[in-house]
Amino acid sequence: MRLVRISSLLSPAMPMSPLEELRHSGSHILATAVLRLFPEAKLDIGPPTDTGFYYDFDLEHKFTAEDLVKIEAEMKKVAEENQPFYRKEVSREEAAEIIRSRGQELYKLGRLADIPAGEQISFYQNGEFMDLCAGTHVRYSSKLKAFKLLSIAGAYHRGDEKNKQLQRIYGTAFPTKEELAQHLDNLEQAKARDHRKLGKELELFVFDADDVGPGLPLWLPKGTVLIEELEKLAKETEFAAGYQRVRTPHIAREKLYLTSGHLPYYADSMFPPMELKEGASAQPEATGEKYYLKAMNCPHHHKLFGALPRSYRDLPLRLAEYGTCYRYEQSGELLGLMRVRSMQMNDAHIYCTEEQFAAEFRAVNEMYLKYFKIFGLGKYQMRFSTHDPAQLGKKFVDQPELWKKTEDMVRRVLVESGINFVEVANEAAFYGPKIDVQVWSIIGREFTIATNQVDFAVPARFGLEYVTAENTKATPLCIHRAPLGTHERFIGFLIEHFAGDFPVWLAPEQVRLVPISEKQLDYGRALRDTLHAAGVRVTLDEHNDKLGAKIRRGELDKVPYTLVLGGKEAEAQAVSVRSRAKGDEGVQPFAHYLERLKAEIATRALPEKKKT
RNA sequence: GCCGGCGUAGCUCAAUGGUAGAGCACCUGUUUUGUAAACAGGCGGUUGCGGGUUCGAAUCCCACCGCCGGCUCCA
Repeated sequence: MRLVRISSLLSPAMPMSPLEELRHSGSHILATAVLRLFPEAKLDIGPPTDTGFYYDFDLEHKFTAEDLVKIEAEMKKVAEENQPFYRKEVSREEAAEIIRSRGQELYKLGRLADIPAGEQISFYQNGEFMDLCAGTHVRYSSKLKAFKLLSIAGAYHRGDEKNKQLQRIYGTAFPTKEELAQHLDNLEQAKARDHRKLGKELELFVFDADDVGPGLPLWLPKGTVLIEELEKLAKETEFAAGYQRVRTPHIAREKLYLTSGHLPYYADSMFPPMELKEGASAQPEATGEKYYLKAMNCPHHHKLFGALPRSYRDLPLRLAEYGTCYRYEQSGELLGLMRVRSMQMNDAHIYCTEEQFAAEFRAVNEMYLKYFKIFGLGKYQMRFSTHDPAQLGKKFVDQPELWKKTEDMVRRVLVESGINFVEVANEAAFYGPKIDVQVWSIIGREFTIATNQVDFAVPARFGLEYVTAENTKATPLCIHRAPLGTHERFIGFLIEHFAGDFPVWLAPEQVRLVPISEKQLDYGRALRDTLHAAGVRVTLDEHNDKLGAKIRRGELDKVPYTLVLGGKEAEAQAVSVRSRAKGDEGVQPFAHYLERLKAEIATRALPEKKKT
């Protein structure tokens, strides 16, 4: 066995950043402490993460919140013991022997087997603890000064739900106590932006899991404004881009999804079928025919393409519909508006020739970027998902040449458009490659906010054809695209993105009129009627309260503009403008304010940075 | 779906086996208000649902439903 001091290492297998090293060592120190308190615990793995670290344990005893406190205290002791970390490079046989001697063969031997032949196998040791580990680590356990254990969670061994579920302890660590405190404070503040909390406070939507059902949001009037403004934007944008709107029912016969090929792939995430029983009184002719709630709009749209004879002159044909779809998501996966069971897709299907594909695909990507600019959305990641040849015929349709061809086309468009993207294998749709746009919710969870997919398989299954210029028949390619994803998720995301401080064009209530006393009520009513007639969403605060209380209500309701109306203003046909961004802006003529407001709405201006 | 935690008034939370309570919101009255909370009174709960233990259950036990933190999955 070769024993090396860390300081003398020239090139550890996978050098980590100093922060990753600290957190990685945090997870080893966590395991050290757990084994002291629960020697029978079996270890799996404990890597650093973007925000901290975790370690997975298999243990009969269920960790409790009190255990976390004790473990954290023990970790503190380990840190204070100032244990040096040692790296030991060993042979495969020696490694297995070490694992057995420590009674950790249950998971560690499997982890050892994962290490490819020829790669250096190493252990890291601190104090009495030793773990199979590529490294790297801090030099002394005392480096771990600012850390905190955060939560206990179940996690499947190797992330596979067929495997045993282990207990995962999450924690975080920072170089300094100040940074840790800042991080914990950020977590607290993130909770205030959580769309579930704001949705309730701002009266945007509700869930009634008992009577309506889990994952089925009910939109209150204020939330409905958000959806409809979003749709208005989408309709304008798509009209300009040559899309045509269509409408299709929410249900369809089983046959439609057998034709599309969705049922074998998606049956589990569809609501169970409605079955019309033979002899049922209302439907005497029914003979066990099944109807499904639609989980996607494409089969219906394919039917619309096929409904009329199509020529190459009709292409590209762009059919748009914000159709409501229903997916039976597993109960544990529901999350506010981000993951629901009824959703409106910002959907359209573009049927085109191979020659037209690049331009169409590119135009769709540009539409994404245009939307993201309007919303000031800067932090996202484009993910290009391709197929895995090993899964052909299982997860992906078995047409290897078409996969290659379309994936090459997509990659070329992305590169030519200069779009930054990451490529991930084995994540494509079953009918073709796709581009997803990933964003992160305020609580750090990753979501696909938009998607753009190529379909080279399903149009053929529907027998879709067009007549070419040479008077032959050809099958169109189909682009499925939803730049605003589903309106539920997009709005959930926007609520967090803006922290409820929506741009004026989106704000459910754009202007709040606040008379100082009863004496200005008539003036207030007149302004309200004028603004309303101008298409502005306005309310008049008629409560019998002091001005401060009314202002406060306006702030809490996150209304962009509060107009204070006193005697002077009524006299001069003026308003005292208080904006959410700048606070008290002083008195100005009402006509002047109205013009400014209309312009701000018409240009869909982003909110100005809020003063602190 | 799985592991763990939690379900009390519209909201935020008290009440650890002995009469369910507070603040805010809402309604009424007084006050007539100048840029983030005037004062007083009133309304409001079979403690998620169903069983069980007990003289007695919000509280203890069981099952179900839901929510939350993760895992898995996904727009």
